[in-house]
Amino acid sequence: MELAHAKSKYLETWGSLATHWGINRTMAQIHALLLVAPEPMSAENIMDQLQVSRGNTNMNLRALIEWGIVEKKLIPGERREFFAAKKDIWQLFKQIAKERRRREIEPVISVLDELKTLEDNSLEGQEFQKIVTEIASVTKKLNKIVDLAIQSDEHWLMGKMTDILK
Amino acid sequence: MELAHAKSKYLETWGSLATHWGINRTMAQIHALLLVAPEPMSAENIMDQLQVSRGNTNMNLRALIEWGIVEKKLIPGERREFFAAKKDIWQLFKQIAKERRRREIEPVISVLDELKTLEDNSLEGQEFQKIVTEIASVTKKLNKIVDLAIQSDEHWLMGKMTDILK
DNA sequence: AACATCTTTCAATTATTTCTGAAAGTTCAG
DNA sequence: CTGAACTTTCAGAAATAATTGAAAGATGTT
Repeated sequence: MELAHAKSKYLETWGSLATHWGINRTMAQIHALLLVAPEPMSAENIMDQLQVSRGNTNMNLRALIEWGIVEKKLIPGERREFFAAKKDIWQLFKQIAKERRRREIEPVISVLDELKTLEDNSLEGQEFQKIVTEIASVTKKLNKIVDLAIQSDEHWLMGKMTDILK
Repeated sequence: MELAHAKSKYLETWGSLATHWGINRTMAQIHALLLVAPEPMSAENIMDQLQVSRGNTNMNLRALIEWGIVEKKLIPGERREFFAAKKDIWQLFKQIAKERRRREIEPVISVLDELKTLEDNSLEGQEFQKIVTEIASVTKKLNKIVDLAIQSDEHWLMGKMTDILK
């Protein structure tokens, strides 16, 4: 397989994975493109390679920067901006986990904790409260697991896992 | 807060979380509804409570059964079918992780492994190969972490985590 | 075999999300 | 200050995803 073909398969695969996880295709593809770019890229260049509009490119680049996984790079003597993805993959996954947790999981935990305070003695009310309490409890436990992973160095964590399984 | 209000807040929160994770609102809400239902529910009943069509209800119920997180319950003497969510929340998260991994992550790993075989000595080709290899490697490591969680009993895992952090 | 009850399917519709591109905004060199 | 080079915004258009509802398919009952 030659590079061009491999690259387009990679971009396509990544884009379609993203849509299954609530991320838009273009954002995923811009990020994927920057990940394998040996040099920072200009917006113009990204537009060309992915065949998307200037507006779309700009908006998604900003979103990627918001997520903390892409950086602006100023190149001396150049007027326009260049962009590069942070290339540490373990760090990348940790950053995504961190942000999704902050944006999506933590607000849900707040709501659940609020709902636990319900007072209602009907059968349905009791079942409701029981399940909500349990969802909150398990969610918090998963949160802890993610925490451990987020704070860990890759090698340390894998080592510990091997220990556990012995 | 009274039950009806709490329940609708719960359904709404859960539905909106789901859409951020690539799951449609109705599917999430049907599941959420069944989770807090003290008894199995009929399709009719679900339609009423969520105000969705028969077709939609049927399709999403089938999808939930496919995911292995909802079951058909036959009630003696009743002609129609009833549905109930499996209520073990830890098991629920494990099942979701298992299915998403099988459906979405594993195919991506296959593609990445295929792309690693690229032979191209250009700078771009080398960078491409390096990053793809690293993505594959980190993805597999995360896979192992998920594996550990999937195979674990909740209490055992939390105990081990506490040990690790000591 | 005709009917009643319940389930499934799927083409058409509706809702939601994403994308475009032109206009407005910014920055800076001359 | 002016204009060229670049970036941002956002209303409308296009693409995608979800939903409806009526018809067809099951399944049992009399």
